[in-house]
Amino acid sequence: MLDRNHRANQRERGQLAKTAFMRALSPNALARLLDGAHITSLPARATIFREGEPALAFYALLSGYVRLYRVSRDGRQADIRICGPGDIFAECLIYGGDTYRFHAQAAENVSLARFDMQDVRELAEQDPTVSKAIMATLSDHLLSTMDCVVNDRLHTAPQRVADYLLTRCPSDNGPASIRLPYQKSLLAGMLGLAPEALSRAFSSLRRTGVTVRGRVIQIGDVEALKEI
Amino acid sequence: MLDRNHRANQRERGQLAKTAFMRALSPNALARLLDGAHITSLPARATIFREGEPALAFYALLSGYVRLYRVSRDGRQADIRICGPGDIFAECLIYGGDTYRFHAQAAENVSLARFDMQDVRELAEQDPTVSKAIMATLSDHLLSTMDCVVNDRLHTAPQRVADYLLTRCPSDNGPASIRLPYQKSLLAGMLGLAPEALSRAFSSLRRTGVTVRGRVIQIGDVEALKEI
DNA sequence: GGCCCGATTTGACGTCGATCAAACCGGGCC
DNA sequence: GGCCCGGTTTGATCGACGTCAAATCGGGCC
Repeated sequence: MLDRNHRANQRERGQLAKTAFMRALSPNALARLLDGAHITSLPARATIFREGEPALAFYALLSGYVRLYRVSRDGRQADIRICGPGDIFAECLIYGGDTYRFHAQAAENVSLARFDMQDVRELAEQDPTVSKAIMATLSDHLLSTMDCVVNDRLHTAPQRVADYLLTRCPSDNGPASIRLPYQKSLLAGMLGLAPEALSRAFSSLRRTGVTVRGRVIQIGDVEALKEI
Repeated sequence: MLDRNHRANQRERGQLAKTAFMRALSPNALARLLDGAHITSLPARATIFREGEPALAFYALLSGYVRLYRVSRDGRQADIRICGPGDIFAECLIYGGDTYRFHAQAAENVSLARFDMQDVRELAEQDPTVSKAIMATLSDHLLSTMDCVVNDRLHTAPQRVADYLLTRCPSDNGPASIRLPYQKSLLAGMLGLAPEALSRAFSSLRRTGVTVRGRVIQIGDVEALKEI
């Protein structure tokens, strides 16, 4: 694959304009933001940035998944967030400090848009729809990170998995089927589990009517899952 | 104690103006914000708001400590954040939803200022120093909540306690002494531990030169703590 | 359709921290 | 200074999850 690194073309601009972050921007702000976007493709496992590097840009994900994580002194890793298509990340540094506070790594082939923080700071200064979008995104991330803390502290592995399945479940009751959009090891990291623990959690959910075959998960009875 | 609930007087306005959130506001925005502040005193253990209630206001803490927490179906509680004097909380709902997502409870006698969300939304619309302050506060809370997730996932109880002590340690090396500003059970909740586990963590730090007497903690050698 | 390699599962084990109960302490009060 | 009570510590036990190693699976590729 050739190394792509270019300004956003029409298709990419359209894709970006539909994200939660940009949907509510004024036409003028949106255009200026997109004019500054740089598109890059990266292969699986590529590093996007490292903890401690100067934070010059934040990113929007067009396709693929990205892992935000930190590494302990003894080399163990803990995921902070998994980003999917349409997500933006490292936006907490627009007004939150000048170095990245975690590593960002492509979990698979990804395509992403890069935005200069300083440019966006100036844009936010001039256009309130930009600051509103930033505030909404920050609030959203803060709330879901709080959820993450509570989940870790309150729920066991099977409960966290059941929770996860319920949040992606289209229907409210009866049987359902879900296809994981990524590897199970990535899901394990999201839930703060070792891959083995995720596997065991799935197998303990068998008695509740959950069947796993590869990336496809069958739920016998959604109501029953809520009881876990 | 008589139930106080009044508009901010001169002393309280001065106190609020010094908080991280309000320090950088334009004089006009600051004045308008303070004009809308309502001061309340509450006794220890009082509920400030409950999860699920309509989120009409956010708060700034003048004195005392406040616990933000959620309760699981079986009644166990998990703290999300402990707020101290000068902190603001529930600001994530200014642009993040219309019901509170957790409970807020006074951990001891507190005095706090209440701000109407809708008023502040309008203020932010008109004055960019307000939205900047909100973004900075949200970023800050997001980053520290991410730290919390990582700490929970990567560190053992003694490591979390050592971390905590180091963040409040005035000096970088040699001996030091710290007085906890609140009960140990509150600290335990902050760190995601049962009180018993905190106690055991302290006693396991004795071999690293940490001595505990009531709320006073003596650190023999700060450098040594960093090695934990 | 079969092969192959990396991802996942399973098994065995150790450690950490939650829980319950009982002993202890310290700080506010008289 | 002594008393009391809520907060803290200690002890014993247990369940949950991490880790390492080995077996197995599944999905992409020819």
